[in-house]
Amino acid sequence: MTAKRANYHHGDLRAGLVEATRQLVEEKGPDRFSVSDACRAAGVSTAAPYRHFGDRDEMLLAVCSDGMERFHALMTSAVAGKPPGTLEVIHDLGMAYIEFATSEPGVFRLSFGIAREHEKDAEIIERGKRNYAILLTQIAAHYGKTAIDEQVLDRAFALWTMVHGLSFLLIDEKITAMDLQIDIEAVIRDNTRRLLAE
Amino acid sequence: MTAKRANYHHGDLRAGLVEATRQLVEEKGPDRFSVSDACRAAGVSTAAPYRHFGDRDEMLLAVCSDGMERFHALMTSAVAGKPPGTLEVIHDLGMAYIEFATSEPGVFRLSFGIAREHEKDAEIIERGKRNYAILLTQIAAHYGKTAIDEQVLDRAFALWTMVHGLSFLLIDEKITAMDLQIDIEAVIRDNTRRLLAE
DNA sequence: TACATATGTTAGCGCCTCTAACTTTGGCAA
DNA sequence: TTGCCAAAGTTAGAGGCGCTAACATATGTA
Repeated sequence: MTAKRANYHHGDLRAGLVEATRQLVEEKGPDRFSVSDACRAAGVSTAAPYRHFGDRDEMLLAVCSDGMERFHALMTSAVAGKPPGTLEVIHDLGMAYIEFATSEPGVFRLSFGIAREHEKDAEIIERGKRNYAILLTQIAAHYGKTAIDEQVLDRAFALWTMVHGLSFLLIDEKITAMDLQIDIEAVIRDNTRRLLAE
Repeated sequence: MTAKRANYHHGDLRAGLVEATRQLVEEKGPDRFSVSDACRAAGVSTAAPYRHFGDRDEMLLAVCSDGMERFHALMTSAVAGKPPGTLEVIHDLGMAYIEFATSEPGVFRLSFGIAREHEKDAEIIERGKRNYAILLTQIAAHYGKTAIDEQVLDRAFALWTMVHGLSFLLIDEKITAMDLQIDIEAVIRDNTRRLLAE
């Protein structure tokens, strides 16, 4: 798999390593990932990454940040061109969450799971808040409000816990392990309705 | 920390290693844990564990299995002596889940998170099902049923996703990272009521 | 009491992360 | 155009880890 390279310099090794890391994180999981593997994939020596990243964790952080950008695009397109605040669009936001979690479980774990130092990274937090704001806006619209009040915050958080939990149960294969038959769309639809009711 | 030992033989090294592993998993997280660290804590050579465990993962599996036993005790005592099926007892079950997750986040991650080969371990699966059965029983009672029908399965699963998601948001510090003010008891109480309604 | 077995040790292989010191190269100033 | 500097590669190696093979010691049973 070691990509041979004509030039001494790579061109854009940083991006190459982020992509290699992303792939490996999906293949082996965030903990099984090794810097050496990423180097082999990118066709450079094992010392090369340290010109671009402080350490292994910083490589994962870059993949995480990258992933949150893709997730933002997913959420944005989930609400695009739809009447705001409807149960349908809120359902679609939930499905976008699940979609991201199941299509990129490794990156999802990095972005929404394990609290490394990620939580202290300003960029990551900002992206998280921006993504959450999309949900808050839709919930406010659902109740015909313009401001984010207590009810909006509460219900948004309830929906978040639900899709977050469902995502992890799915990617950790708890559902199959427990022999449960789950219709994801139905779960999200029914529980969204119940959590927003009254 | 290296516990010196008078005898050549340890006495009960297996248990000693499980306990050392559990502690390290809490201190450093399941991925940062190292067999060497556990050996130092138990005061044995780094080759000793392999008389009791096949590999590193098996040590973690033992900690996981152990943890599920404690979790079972927690759930059992949460329902003990209370009228079955009430919102209160179901709320208490949810709180027990959160309690376990937040008091033993490392073990919680092992038991309810990352799908290693754990999902294929018969004992782990059996303990998981036994714990889930406690919830199913209470939900059935809530609806005045004796059998576990579709509605019971659906609502139990909804509650599971909720407390599971809340647990991860808590231990991964997403709530503080997003500057949210959450009253855990209230979240569980309100959402339990909503998810069980109608 | 002797010995088989369980359970420990030491030595060491191969892999990993990360650093120090060296090399190549592209871009810019003279 | 050329010469030099900084950026971005390389090799070598220290120190740690997981795990195995070979050896050592204690324990329980014939």
